[in-house]
Amino acid sequence: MTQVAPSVTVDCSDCPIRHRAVCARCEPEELVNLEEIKYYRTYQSGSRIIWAGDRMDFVGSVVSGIATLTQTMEDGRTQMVGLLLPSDFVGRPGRNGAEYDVTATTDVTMCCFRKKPFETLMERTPHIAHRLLEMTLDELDAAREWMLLLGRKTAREKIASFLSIIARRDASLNLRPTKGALVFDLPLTREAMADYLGLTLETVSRQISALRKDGVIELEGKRHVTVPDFDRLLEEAGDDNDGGMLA
Amino acid sequence: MTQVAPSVTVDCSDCPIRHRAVCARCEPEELVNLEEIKYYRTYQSGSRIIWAGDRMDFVGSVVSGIATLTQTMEDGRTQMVGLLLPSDFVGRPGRNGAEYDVTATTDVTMCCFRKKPFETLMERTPHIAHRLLEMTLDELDAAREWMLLLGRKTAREKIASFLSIIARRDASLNLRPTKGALVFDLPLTREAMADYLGLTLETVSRQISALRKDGVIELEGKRHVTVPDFDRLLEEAGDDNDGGMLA
DNA sequence: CGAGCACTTGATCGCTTTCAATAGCTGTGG
DNA sequence: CCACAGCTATTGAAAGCGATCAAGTGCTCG
Repeated sequence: MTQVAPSVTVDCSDCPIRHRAVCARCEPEELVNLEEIKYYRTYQSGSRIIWAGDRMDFVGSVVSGIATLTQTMEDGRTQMVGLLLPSDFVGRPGRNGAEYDVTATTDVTMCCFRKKPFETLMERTPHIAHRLLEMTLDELDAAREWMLLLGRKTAREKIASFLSIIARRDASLNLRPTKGALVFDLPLTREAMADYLGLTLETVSRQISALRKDGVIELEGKRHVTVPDFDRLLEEAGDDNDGGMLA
Repeated sequence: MTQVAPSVTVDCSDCPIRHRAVCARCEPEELVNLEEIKYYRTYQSGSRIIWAGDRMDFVGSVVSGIATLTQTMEDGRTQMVGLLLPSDFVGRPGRNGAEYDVTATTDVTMCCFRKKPFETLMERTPHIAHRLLEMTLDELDAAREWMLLLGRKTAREKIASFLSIIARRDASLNLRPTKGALVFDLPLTREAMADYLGLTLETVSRQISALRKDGVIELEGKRHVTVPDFDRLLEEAGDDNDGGMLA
């Protein structure tokens, strides 16, 4: 199977995603109820966490690692429709079948809940339902931004947008000073980036090279990126960049 | 202003979207609370209901008519990110600013709630919060299907997909017998379809002509469509079509 | 050292866009 | 009633961008 090794169960109050995951709004006494039904599972990099069309018997949160949500057409064309980072929620309460493939792109640890108990718990714990609504609305916003990228941006803009998304996300997780150059690692292969952006892997490679030649980014190895001027990157991404800085 | 004429207030129990909108799960006594804070507004075809970036002072449901959610880049490229039909919800509780432009593409009647009272009512009415979560999850699924279309489908497949979406939606609203040929009207101009599909209006026009020449659809005027063979249309759309018919 | 994999780069192809002209329809005003 | 403006839609020709096909590089691991 895809499962690697049973992890040590962590106390919720020590959990690294305690304040961002679906349980973020829970009171200590509510956490106790979640503790009772939770269990950890780990997946190897590259393994499938969920198969589209399969029965879903659990929902859960990504605790560590990165996973992707993808859709595939009969002839093999695939489109990524979600990039799951620590604290992101997997699965849909109230539905039995999985709609998308979920794949671990690094080793992944999940905090899982059997679906039925989670659903009943959600019904008597508004803090969970409320947080899930909030997270789902955020995901919907992200999906709509993504739709603009897929429908209207050029290959170069797509790459620049992706880099800025990763950079921003990395900065918010690691709380590095955004002073000066941004530095981060690409969490995806060229092929996975292509599936994210609706491009081919060749075009991804070419546009990354082009941005490097033009001095928008610097590369060390294949994955390690330095952004000397973030505003320049945002310009390349075609995003509204006048974000109310001054009055 | 964009507002047309004050509509007569309708009793919730007589409302055409009573069982599909955000109030669908409410008990009669809960409806009373909604009645107290609701008001109707109507908008002329073509008028802007909400401007991206503006303060949102209300949320609400589309009662009749069709509206679009769009995003526009600085240079004018626009991408539709939502198509709002009767019963669809507009606005996001817990956020003050609007993220997208909302435009009426036909005359539209909205059932509105001032945001603050709605939020407090939602807190003590789990039926509303639960229904809103359900609707948001549905929208997220639709957005992800849309992302596959934008990222990976050809122009011809995009048109065929759009037609099948409209056909299906029309069938579910009007409850016509799906027996034999499907007949419906396109709710959007060629340009709006282009913004939906991430194409130019010329390409939309060309592909519609091509599908007509190939007998996949028949056209009467610019908007009235007949689909003689729905399975054929689904093939053209590139969608998984083997939807578990037999064992 | 060779196999396998991720990635890069080159050359060509073709689909969608762009630019442009035209048709059809509706409403307005002489 | 007809002419004309304005809008939506269609169609043609040419251009361009990203896909496809193909070769080669560099790295890791057995």
